[in-house]
Amino acid sequence: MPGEIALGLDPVIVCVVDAVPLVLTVVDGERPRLPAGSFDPARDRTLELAARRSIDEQVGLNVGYLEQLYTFGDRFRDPRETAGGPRYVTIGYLGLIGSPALGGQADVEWIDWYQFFPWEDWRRGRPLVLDKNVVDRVGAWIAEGGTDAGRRIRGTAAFGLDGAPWNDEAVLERYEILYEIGAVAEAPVHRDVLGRPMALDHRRILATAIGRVRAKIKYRPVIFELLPPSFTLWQLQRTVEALGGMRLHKSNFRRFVEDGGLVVGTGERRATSGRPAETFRFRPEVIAERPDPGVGIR
Amino acid sequence: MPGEIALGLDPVIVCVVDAVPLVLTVVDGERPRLPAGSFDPARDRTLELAARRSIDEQVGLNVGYLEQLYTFGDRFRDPRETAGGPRYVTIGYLGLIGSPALGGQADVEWIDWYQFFPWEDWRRGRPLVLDKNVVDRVGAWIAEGGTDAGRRIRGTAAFGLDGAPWNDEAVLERYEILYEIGAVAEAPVHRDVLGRPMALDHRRILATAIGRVRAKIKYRPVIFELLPPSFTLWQLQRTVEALGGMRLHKSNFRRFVEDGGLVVGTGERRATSGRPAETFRFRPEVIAERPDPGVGIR
DNA sequence: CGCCTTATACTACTTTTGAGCATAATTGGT
DNA sequence: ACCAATTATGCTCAAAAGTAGTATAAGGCG
Repeated sequence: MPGEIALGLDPVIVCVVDAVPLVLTVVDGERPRLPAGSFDPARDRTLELAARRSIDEQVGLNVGYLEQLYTFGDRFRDPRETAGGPRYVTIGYLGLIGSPALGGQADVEWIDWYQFFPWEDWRRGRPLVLDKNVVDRVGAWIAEGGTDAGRRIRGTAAFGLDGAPWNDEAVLERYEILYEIGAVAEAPVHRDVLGRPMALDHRRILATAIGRVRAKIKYRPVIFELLPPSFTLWQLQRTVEALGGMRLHKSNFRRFVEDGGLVVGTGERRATSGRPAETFRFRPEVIAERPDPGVGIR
Repeated sequence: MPGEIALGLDPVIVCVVDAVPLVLTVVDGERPRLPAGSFDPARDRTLELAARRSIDEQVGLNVGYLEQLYTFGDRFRDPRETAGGPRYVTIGYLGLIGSPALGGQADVEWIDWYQFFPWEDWRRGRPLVLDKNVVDRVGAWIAEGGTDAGRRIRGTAAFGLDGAPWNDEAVLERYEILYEIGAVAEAPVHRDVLGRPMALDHRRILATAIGRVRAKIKYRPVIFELLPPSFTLWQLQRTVEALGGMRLHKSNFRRFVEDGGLVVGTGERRATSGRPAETFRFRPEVIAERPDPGVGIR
């Protein structure tokens, strides 16, 4: 007779406002947490519907796009776990929403996700925290591994050491290495911690979400879930850059999305502080035309 | 007080023998099923460890590579579910293994996964079943949708209609459309069904696994989990082709993996029925050199 | 030896990507 | 009215990557 399971739902709800990627949190204690819910099989026919209802009940929000991320079930991942009690397993979800309108709960807050992962934002150049606090410690961790080639390759690839390229999608891998070397406050033993901590393993779930969304925008047109129906190309680019934490080449980005058939001009123009910009809308037919219709550009 | 949860584990264990992609099944009834286990929190510290132990106990197999796929929890996905009873939630896993050695259970069987998905194998040209049975029915389903542009784009993209390219990774999407139109035996209402059915929703889980592994080999070097430590380039290519269900251009494939630093020659040669081939081994350093070290080639 | 088979090398061409510069259309100040 | 600043948009060019072949090499076998 297997022990008891408590199945939770942990949604990472993302919105981008003025090139700042925001994640929806509940701040009712020391550390922000995700607006978690629990799955009651008597009420919901599917896990996704349960997640949607839980989000609606918790924060009064109707997310358009929602996808399952990963299921977390390590022992003691939730401090409520006791010797004879249930295991707290939780399913992470990624939700995307176009505007940060909320139901009005007091303790709900949108937070810039780079507060939790300052080393992930390369838009204003290489993050200072890397050379100040990360590179040396990862190097020490590699050296400490001695002949462990796996550890060397892992660390080098994750943090772009020795000239290795930075992989914007390896968010979880980096977080896990930092956890392993005690550089985040969630680790059982830690010092000189980086980034703002979250409750439980929620920063790990957020890392999973960021990695997923960074990968996904490159081959699925999910970026448009975060934008109004019509937008300028600069708005689109800034949103992509916000998620990816990197700058893109303007003309090449335009060429990619326009010639690639991802967007189509509306003919209307919008005032800027310079030449007015044409507005565009997503062109859904591209899904059937290209194998990977996303904004996959370096 | 939420209802009870029974948490299962459904591993899709894959092995490629002579260019045939095999999946490990239990055949003890009408329909093959995955070698499922159940998660007992009292015994296992993590979900992955539970999956590994379950696989070992069920089929006496030690998989090297194992990754979580997706968590399935729809109401009535498991026929054991009753009105007052628990919801049977299960976590799918993908396991890769180099050789089909087994512990010796009688009802365990390796089955060519294209028996379950005959429309996914394009190695000997376009699968006949597509034009015989699929294209018309998907077309009818689209027409039936009337002005529903979503359905048209979805069907066109998934099955490569109207000249759209075939996307080898959209295995689950195709299965789900076939389920929706009643072209698979697992659908509640069906006729003229395609492919061999599996128990419960196991064919859906297998579709998820095939899609995942087809995507994954393009950006992670997981293909080597399915090969011995040293292999010829033709062996490597045939294994990739088996998973992807498509043929690759031989010289270009060689150039890609060799010049790309994914493999390195051992200097040894192996007899073939023609000129002997050099053997190669995986070169792990590539992980730190290239952003997406996989066999991503058309 | 000549022929078959498979491995490996090389070439020509096309497409995509990366980086930079040029021009266009506004606003706001003088 | 004109100029400078600002942002949008268009264009070019070289490098890199991908596509599709053909040519040659090295074995086995009659």
